[in-house]
Amino acid sequence: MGVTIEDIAREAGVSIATVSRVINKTKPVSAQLRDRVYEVIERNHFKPNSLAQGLITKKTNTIGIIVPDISNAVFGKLTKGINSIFAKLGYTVVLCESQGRLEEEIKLLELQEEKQVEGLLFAGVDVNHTLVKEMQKRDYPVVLVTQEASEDEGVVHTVIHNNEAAMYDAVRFFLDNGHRRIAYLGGPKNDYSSGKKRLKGYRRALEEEGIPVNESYIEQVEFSFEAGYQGMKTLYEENSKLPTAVVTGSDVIAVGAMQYLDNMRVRIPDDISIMGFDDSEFATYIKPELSTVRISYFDEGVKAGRMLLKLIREEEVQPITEYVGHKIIRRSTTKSLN
Amino acid sequence: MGVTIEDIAREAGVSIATVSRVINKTKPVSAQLRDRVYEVIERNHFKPNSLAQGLITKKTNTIGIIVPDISNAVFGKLTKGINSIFAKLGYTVVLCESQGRLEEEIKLLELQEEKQVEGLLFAGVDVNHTLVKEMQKRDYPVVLVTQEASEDEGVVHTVIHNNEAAMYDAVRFFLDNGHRRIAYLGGPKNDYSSGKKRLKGYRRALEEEGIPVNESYIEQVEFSFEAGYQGMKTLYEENSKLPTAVVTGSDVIAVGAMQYLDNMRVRIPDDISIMGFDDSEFATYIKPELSTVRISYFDEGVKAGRMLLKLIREEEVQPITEYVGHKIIRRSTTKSLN
DNA sequence: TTGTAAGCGTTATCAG
DNA sequence: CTGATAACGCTTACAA
Repeated sequence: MGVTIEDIAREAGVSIATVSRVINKTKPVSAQLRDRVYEVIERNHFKPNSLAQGLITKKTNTIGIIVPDISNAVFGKLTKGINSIFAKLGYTVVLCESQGRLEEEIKLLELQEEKQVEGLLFAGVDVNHTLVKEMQKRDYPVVLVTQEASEDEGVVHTVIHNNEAAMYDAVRFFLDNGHRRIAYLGGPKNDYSSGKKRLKGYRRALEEEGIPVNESYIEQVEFSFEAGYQGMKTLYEENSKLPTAVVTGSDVIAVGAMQYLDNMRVRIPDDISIMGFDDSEFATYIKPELSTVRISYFDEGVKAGRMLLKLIREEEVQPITEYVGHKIIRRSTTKSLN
Repeated sequence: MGVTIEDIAREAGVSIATVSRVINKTKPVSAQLRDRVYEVIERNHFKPNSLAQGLITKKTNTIGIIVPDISNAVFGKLTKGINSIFAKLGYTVVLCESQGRLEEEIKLLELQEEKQVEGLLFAGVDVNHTLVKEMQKRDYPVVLVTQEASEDEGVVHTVIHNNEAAMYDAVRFFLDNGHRRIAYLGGPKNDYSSGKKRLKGYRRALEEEGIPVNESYIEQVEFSFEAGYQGMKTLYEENSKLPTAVVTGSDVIAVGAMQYLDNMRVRIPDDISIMGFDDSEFATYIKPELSTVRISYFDEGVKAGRMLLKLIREEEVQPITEYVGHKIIRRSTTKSLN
């Protein structure tokens, strides 16, 4: 245990410089010495200490990822996408969870700096001015993913799906299918990208169609089954005229809403159509199968990973926002009124 | 960028040793110098390089995790559980995905060693003799989680749910509810813990009850919806006398099986009862709600994390296997025949 | 209480 | 092609 380059050098009867050269193939070494060194390395299971390597080369082959919660399927897929890019390049990932708490996010941003990551993927929740400043203060490039900066548009590298357009398209889908009374059961207000932006898309679609936005058709809740259930309950109880369609902020919210409607003997999609968001694993497991706005978080991770890589290699300069696509998936919870 | 302890020392007019002391509070420093140093540190956003720290102290505050696939909910929850233990202690997690491939697992075991992790949590797939040897070769302690060694029982630290007992209990549940014809639609044969062990529990329960095991009631498939669907199809087509109950290897398999039965107009649970495994998020989203064997992978991560921590602190010596509990959750896919 | 200096395990720069 | 030796940024005896 703890065999070092010096041990190898001594045992092989060469200098540590030579050992280093055979490890890194950085300079020619005679076949004879090379083989001898390799043999000793094998026999002792020698592995170079990457701390020492990183200290001198300034290259750690490490990137960081900060997500609110790794057990959330969205971030699981995202992380997998990111890792798919870096793993094959020999990079390793330092994973941290922030619980979506600002102070924690800042602390982790600093912690990752101490770990000398070469770059960082950051899935924030509300990326306000404070956070943007913190990101810029760092020694390493960071790309924001899954969220965009709420107060400083375009100053920080971002990879995200177009939330406004996605929700716009969802509403547009219902409009095209003859719906006029469309309710919004979306994510929380304090979530800039997945809350505010989507609501904006909802409003825009309605306004473009000349349909006045009915504020009591708007319910903003947490991303959970229970919140979806309660939100639908509010929508149901507080509107004498029910909507014919509901767009939601996530499949989990949608399924909670469906549960409530089922309890109330409201039929889906005959009485009310429901549109989910994300296209979660279970979307096709439930009955009726859930129509939804598909977002590929894996692809988002891949794209963000590629962007970070460019930044690490200094191939990119301007802060830029890149979008990953979305797609309306029609299944069985939506019905045409035409 | 790249401000070092030396820069701070110079600017504060003290020695680097003093700076080190105020950072680590390792030895008393006069209030005057302390404040001066702090001020300079703040102003320059100085963060100690943890590579250099780790190199000299032999303490990296880093642990490794190897899982087959981080987007799989099981490993997401597991990782979250592990991280919940280490994050608050200032430890950081190096996450790697093996795709469940042996060569990759070995490669990552070595890679983590180079990164100087203090310990590792390993979620293998088939932990055979080769892999156990590799684990033991490492400089750091490793605990196996989610799986047990298939060829070397008890030689390596392990945290796992008792797969055999869990499946035994699932079958026992059906037996107690008057079922006699119970089929097994479980995971793949090459998965020691989640495949072989569970099948063993199935057989034991039946044998104890004096019920001869009907081999055509046994189907071993991948952990996927499609495989569950196909497996159920085989069970259905190749048995003139259908089972009254089916125990499955995962909720996903169960839901695939239910889909097939639904297509065949077989009613659940009136014609056939189904028992899932895991208690996935969607178990209560589907209709009827899925009865299942609940495993808390979060708790498993917590327990494994605690064990690794003990090993890192050298408070433990003997390789030991610890089990996390399981629980049969009765919902609506199971019916009593009594 | 403070500073000096010797490492930690590598790579990189020079000579040879 | 090979070997000393000086970094890398930090901690920690050992002195003062």
